[in-house]
Amino acid sequence: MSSDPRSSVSFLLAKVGQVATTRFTAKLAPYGVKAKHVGLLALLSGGTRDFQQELGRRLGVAPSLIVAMADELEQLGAITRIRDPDDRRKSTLEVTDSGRDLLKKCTRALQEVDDELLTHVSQADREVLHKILNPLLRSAAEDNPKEPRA
Amino acid sequence: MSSDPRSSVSFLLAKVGQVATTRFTAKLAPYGVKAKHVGLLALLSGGTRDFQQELGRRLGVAPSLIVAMADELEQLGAITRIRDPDDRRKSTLEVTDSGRDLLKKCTRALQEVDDELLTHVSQADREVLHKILNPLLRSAAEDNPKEPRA
DNA sequence: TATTGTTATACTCTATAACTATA
DNA sequence: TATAGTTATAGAGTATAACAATA
Repeated sequence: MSSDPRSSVSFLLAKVGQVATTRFTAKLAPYGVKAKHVGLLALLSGGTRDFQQELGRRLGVAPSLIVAMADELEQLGAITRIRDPDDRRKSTLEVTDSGRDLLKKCTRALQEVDDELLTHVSQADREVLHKILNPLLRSAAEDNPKEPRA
Repeated sequence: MSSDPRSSVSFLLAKVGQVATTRFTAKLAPYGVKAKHVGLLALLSGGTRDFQQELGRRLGVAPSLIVAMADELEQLGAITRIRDPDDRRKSTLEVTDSGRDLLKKCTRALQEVDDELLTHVSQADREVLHKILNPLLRSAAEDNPKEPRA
């Protein structure tokens, strides 16, 4: 029935999203990272030279969280902080070889989560999901600058 | 590229889910409730006679959270606690007229969120989303009893 | 002794605000 | 004085564990 709030698509999306989060948090645990770290690592791996403040803006999180994530990734040897010689207040984050390796492992782990979560979803439907959700996320980010735009 | 973890469907679902949550948390705020309250209210509104422990199991949350939600809904006048005369340890939660009215308002609010979030998604695609996500949530709950099954 | 609801406590997550170092 | 990164603090959210009433 359409009068049930639980039939709202966004309600459904929220619940499914929570399940997905729980699943890949568990799957990533052996590597000592959470989803947010993978998001940052993937962004950095694209060759970004943004400094930390800008990274925060792009990921839609507070600068202090970037610091925390960078600390953790640095401790894992996945990144190194590099001070800008021209302005020593700024620093960029560089992915190490070990970090690239970690990223690959996490990527495989996430693909496993996809396979497990979407067991009963056909390949065609997975592509449809992708085609719908990706632009949805982008348009949502445009509406509200606080949402991640990277 | 398929080697980007951010292209994982579950990664995408998690992010979209977070956006959806943020959106309708804001939309529901004027009514003094959050999404979880609406979920409980909708479940109760279906005529459930389950006592609190069982509600917790069905929603996949701790009993103490049921207590907190019941407290809040009771304060809003949306439900009343009814002690089971046969076993006074147990109690069921009954939706009041005011609660039914609140539920209707929340349902409308969620439909508004759908419309806003899915502005650029065609009606056909919305139905596809629904058809994919609903069974996905059910099968996920079967896999893992800790996930909501109601 | 076992179970229901409840309360107390602790933990996770993340943002805001205060601080430091550079500019 | 202003800005980047950092650290300290606080708030939301929820689970676990202790507790009281009832069985």
